[in-house]
Amino acid sequence: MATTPRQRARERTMADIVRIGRTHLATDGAAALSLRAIARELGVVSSAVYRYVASRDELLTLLVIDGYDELADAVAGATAEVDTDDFRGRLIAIGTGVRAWALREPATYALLFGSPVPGYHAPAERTTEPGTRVIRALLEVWSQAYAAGAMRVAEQPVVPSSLAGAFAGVRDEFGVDLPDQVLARGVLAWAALFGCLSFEVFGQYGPESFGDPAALFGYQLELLADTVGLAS
Amino acid sequence: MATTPRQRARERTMADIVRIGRTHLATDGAAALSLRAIARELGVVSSAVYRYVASRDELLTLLVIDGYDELADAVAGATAEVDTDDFRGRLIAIGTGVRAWALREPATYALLFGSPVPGYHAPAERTTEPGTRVIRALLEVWSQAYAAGAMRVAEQPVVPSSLAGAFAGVRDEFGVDLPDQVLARGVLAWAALFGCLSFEVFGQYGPESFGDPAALFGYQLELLADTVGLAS
DNA sequence: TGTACATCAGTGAACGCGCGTTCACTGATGTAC
DNA sequence: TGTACATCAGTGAACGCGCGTTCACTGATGTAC
Repeated sequence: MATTPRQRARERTMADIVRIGRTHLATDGAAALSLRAIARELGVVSSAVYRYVASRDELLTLLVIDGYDELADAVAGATAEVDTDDFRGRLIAIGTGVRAWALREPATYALLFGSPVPGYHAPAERTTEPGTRVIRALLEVWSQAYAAGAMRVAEQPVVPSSLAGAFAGVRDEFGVDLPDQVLARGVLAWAALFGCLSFEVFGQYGPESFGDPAALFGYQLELLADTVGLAS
Repeated sequence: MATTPRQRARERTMADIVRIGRTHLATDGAAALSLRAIARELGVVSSAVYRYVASRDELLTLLVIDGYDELADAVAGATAEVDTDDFRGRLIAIGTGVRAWALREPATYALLFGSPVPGYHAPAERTTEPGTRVIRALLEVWSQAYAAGAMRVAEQPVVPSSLAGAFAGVRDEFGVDLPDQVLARGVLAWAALFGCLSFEVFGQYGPESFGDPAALFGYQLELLADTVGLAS
């Protein structure tokens, strides 16, 4: 594959734009993300960035995709060292992997999991795939654990029948074979995981926070592993 | 207390400013909240709002306080009709009350529980009291349930000892007498509750969402009540 | 009850700054023959 | 290998818009005597 200097320069500039965009996200937030400011930092006149990015919204989309991919890569890296049979360990590795990334990249975390950016709508056809990689990883652990008989299936509380259709859709879309009872608990664990992280990253635990946030989060992950039914 | 027409006009204008600010929050987000736009809508020259509000940050603080108070009032209203002895019912009423308010006021919900507003720091001495009213209500239910012997205290998973100091601080600050095991599970329930709501309000469950979000949330509350140890 | 003075809501102009996006253009790089 | 043409990165000016905040001011409202 012959790449010309021009092509390589373009790729480098493109990566620079995303990188600079990320730092601006951290200092000013998504709503204040500005193509002019990026151009300035890139050392280029403001109109020049339009050679690379069609609009401000397009840049946001690039940052969203980049963020989801980086998060999912971090999660994949964190789980790689865990025994495939250690389902609980894999779940906890996913959780701590998400947390490590979120604390490293709080601004991107806020872009992905915080308040929606007013006036911006992520194009589903480009963001859904990277955006589902974490829940996909969770579902994989759960379905393998279930298949291996390492998952307790609780009958209480009863899963509302009005959710049956949605869960059938999940089984279909993600190719997993989990009963509604597990999926329903899985949805809670998923939302709760990010709830704990949002509280920590956004400072919702209060100004003093908790003395040892890593330990608190570890404890929370154990509880969530219990809730979802993973044997310890 | 003699109120002059001028005083009453001031109060009305003040309330108008907060009300208009709220609608702008909904359409443009906190980062784009603008005193000039509010002045315009108030039918007044832009500098006039400085008679009421010292700065943009001050307006944000007013909106934060107003939001916390409205949320807490909604929660108080939702729990008022539940039997004092029905601890689980009270927990569920708090949860559904928060949810109803969050869905009614998603923009204010985002201001309080979403990404922090870049460059803005809420003054703790004014926002802490209203901001802790919901967790206070939860703690009240749990401590009354515990005192009534209606709370299961689980020994597993073991609460990390590094959190003992923080939990002692909670007991002290909120005047509750709950063991660490209950407090630790309570913190998860608290964070998970808002995690579920953020996922729903911010559309994180994906474009199709779940067919019956109210039923999903009700199920999640049951799980959280179990997790925290409330008898059913 | 009437008057003098103090308070304060609102005006209008100004300062200095930022933004997204378009457009005609220059000049370097890449490609087809 | 050399030349003619096409591609494309970056320029600079412009359009039209928004913002927060300050300041000297007018005129109505409130208060003390």
